[in-house]
Amino acid sequence: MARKTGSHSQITGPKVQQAASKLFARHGFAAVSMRQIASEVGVQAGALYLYTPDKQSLLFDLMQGHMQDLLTAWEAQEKGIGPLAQLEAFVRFHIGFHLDRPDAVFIAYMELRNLSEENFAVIEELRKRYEDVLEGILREGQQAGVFAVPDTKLAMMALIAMLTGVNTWYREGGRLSRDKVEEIYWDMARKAVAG
Amino acid sequence: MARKTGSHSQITGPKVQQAASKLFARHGFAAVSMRQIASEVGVQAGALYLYTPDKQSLLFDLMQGHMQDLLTAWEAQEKGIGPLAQLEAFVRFHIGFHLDRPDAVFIAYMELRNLSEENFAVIEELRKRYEDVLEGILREGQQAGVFAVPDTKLAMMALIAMLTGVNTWYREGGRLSRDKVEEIYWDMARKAVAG
DNA sequence: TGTTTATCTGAACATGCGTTCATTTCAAAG
DNA sequence: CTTTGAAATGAACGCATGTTCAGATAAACA
Repeated sequence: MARKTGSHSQITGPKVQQAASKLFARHGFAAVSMRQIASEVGVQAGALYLYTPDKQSLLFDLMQGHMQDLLTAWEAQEKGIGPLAQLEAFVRFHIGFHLDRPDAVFIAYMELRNLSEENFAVIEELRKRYEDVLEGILREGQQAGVFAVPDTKLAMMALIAMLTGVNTWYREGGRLSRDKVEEIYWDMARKAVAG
Repeated sequence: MARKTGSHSQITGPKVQQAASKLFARHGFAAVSMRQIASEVGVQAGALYLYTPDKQSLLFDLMQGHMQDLLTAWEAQEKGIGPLAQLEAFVRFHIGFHLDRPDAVFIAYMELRNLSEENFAVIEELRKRYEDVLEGILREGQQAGVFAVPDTKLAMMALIAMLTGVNTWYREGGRLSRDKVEEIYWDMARKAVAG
């Protein structure tokens, strides 16, 4: 039995990505089998290979897509003028974007070691581009005398770790609204780099 | 052939833990086989079961040991008097302790989802005990008017994420000494919660 | 209506998995 | 010098893995 009703390729393709994303985030890349992904999609394992050359590409495509979305979304973001306004924009953007995609974020941070060497290099390059955004803001603020950061690379790492950490505890419908969380984190970030 | 020279049980036991720790940290729990661990130890796979009932226990014991070491080490730590001194002690302790054990830290953060339900509950309880330490310091400082943190839980999460993040980039013999890193992070942490 | 073609099945492949266990080895105890 | 028993081997167990592919199916086109 194959292809019961209608043409499915444009439906099944995205479904495979979504199923992989969900399962990789929940159980980890290595712990998820192609048969599990197929089952989640509602298809036999062999059919997955119409949409991906192999399991590794499934992971890589998810991560690359996520990182590219991140960079694209930042470019489209209202940033304001001056280091302080830009830092606030970055803080709020980072928290919001990451809370919108918990699965993709989880995968992007946890499954780096399951990438092949070449694929890893690609993802790391994209990650570096994003980190450079924040480091640039901090450097400008430092030079303008608005921030007091003895080491922009360290401050950048510290801030990103702090902001990304929101994903580990935030739950929709919890004690605090997203806006309130953004506000509190922005307050801490601002003070942490303040002159 | 078995047991070439001398009695090995008191050597092999720790070796198994060390090999598992190293390999789990590098490749992830699910991606490491008992045969790989055995090979790292210099033994056949069957011999591992003289030292652990199963693979899951190997992971659990590593994580439980790490969390207990963490709590014990904090108790033995010089803490100083007052919220500010205690926060500084915590920041420096956290960074130092975690940089000393990169593999264990990596495992403790990445492999939670590979724990059985009961084992997960045990580790989470230990983690909560550690988080409560920092939250307690922040609460005291808030009440004493030394800190200005609108939400102690959020501030605690933000600080711990920031501090633990050091492990992702710090390399021994790099640009900055450990002491310098501790100092910069302490500066940021202090300012972030300052009144 | 008949033909084509994209989509999917289901079985098969070799390989590796966690775990068990009868057997072997050999340092130490008697 | 013999006995003992801890420590390790190595083969085996059933099962799951990623991937391939010939064949089946049904929608789209002529």
